Amino acid sequence: MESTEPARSTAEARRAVVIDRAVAVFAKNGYHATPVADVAAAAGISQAYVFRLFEGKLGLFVAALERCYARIEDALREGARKAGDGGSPAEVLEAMGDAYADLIADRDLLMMQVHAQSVADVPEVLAAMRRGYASVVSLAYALSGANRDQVQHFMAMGQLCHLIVAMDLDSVDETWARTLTKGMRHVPAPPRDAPSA
Amino acid sequence: MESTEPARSTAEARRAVVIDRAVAVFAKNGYHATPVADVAAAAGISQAYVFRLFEGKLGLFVAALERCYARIEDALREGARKAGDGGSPAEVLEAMGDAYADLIADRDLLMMQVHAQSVADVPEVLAAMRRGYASVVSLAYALSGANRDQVQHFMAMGQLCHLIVAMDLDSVDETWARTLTKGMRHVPAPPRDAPSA
DNA sequence: CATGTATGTGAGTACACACTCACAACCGTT
DNA sequence: AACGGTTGTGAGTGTGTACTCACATACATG
Repeated sequence: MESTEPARSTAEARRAVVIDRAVAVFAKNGYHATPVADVAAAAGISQAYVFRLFEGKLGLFVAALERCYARIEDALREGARKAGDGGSPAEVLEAMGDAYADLIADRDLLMMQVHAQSVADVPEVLAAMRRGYASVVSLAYALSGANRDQVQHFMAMGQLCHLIVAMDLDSVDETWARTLTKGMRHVPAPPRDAPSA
Repeated sequence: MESTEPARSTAEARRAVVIDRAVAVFAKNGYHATPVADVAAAAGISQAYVFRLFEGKLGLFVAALERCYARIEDALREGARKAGDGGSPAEVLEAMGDAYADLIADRDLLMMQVHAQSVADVPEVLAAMRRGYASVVSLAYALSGANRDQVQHFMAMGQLCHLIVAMDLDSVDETWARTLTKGMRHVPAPPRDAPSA
């Protein structure tokens, strides 16, 4: 029988799982507030090895951020695919928005972007963000055929979504909060009872 | 003649200048990446005294954040006042947006909000943010008479503006960047020649 | 002038964290 | 079996920083 846990792994495979865990851990506390030891623990390896696998804490964060954009791009493509070729640009964008909403249900991908914005003065982070948003905006154009105003509105709603989730406005039952959340399909959150894996 | 610098000040007055400097310093590097020593130095007092004036680094940050919202509220009121009572809701909102754009020309107030979003999991920060946004949204309603969709769109554009400034998209001459920045009056920057006070 | 109160600081403490390095365990090849 | 390359770690090191405290300096009042 094959062992439940392979004692050894390739560096590439290890990097992949570390990045996955890094997304979750960085999303929770942000860049400066999360020690790499936390990521290492979440990945089940030593801090020392994390530093061998990545170029410092910054390299790890950038890798995690890039993973986020890759996942977002996949979701947008999938959303557009579901909408089919017959839909109007607005309909395709709507479907892509829904796909995005589903993707960020766990908050991790969304919070990574919020945290990245806060560290955007670091050149490597800024570059990764620009690459990511460039891809997302290009996808929005290419898959939906929408015009500039529509794509801009699409992105603006995404940003509003970030604010809503960061401030957890769903749990605020006041007029101002309802104004911001109106019509937004972020964080479904209904039947969540088994938090651990 | 009165001395150029009063050797002594009241705690209240000192707090005011420290908060002012704290906005600038926190805006530059964010919460976790700025030592209180930097704020103390910017304010010209010792770290020890900062800790006597505020409830820890967190209290200082929250005070700075509240100052931001207060300044934003003032700007919105001023913008609405300039628009006059005769304007349509959309026109008043437009004027308020312009006033906001002027206010955040120096990036500090805007970046403080970006950084706050990244630390929104701290209860005190979250509470301050909710108070701030509650006031801003309420003001948008009350001063413009706009409806829910209009106010939501107003706020969404504000969030998009944050992204644009954080990523410095004005200096990116590509289609995707132009899509996001279209029609946004953030960071005017043209005829500004006397930056210092 | 003595005394009290508010303003202010120098010097320290405790600790967290990014990063390193010598070394160990494993595996494929000859 | 011996060798070399890759995967992996324990145990540090240096530094940065939040927070404290005993103490100093100014001002007001009897």
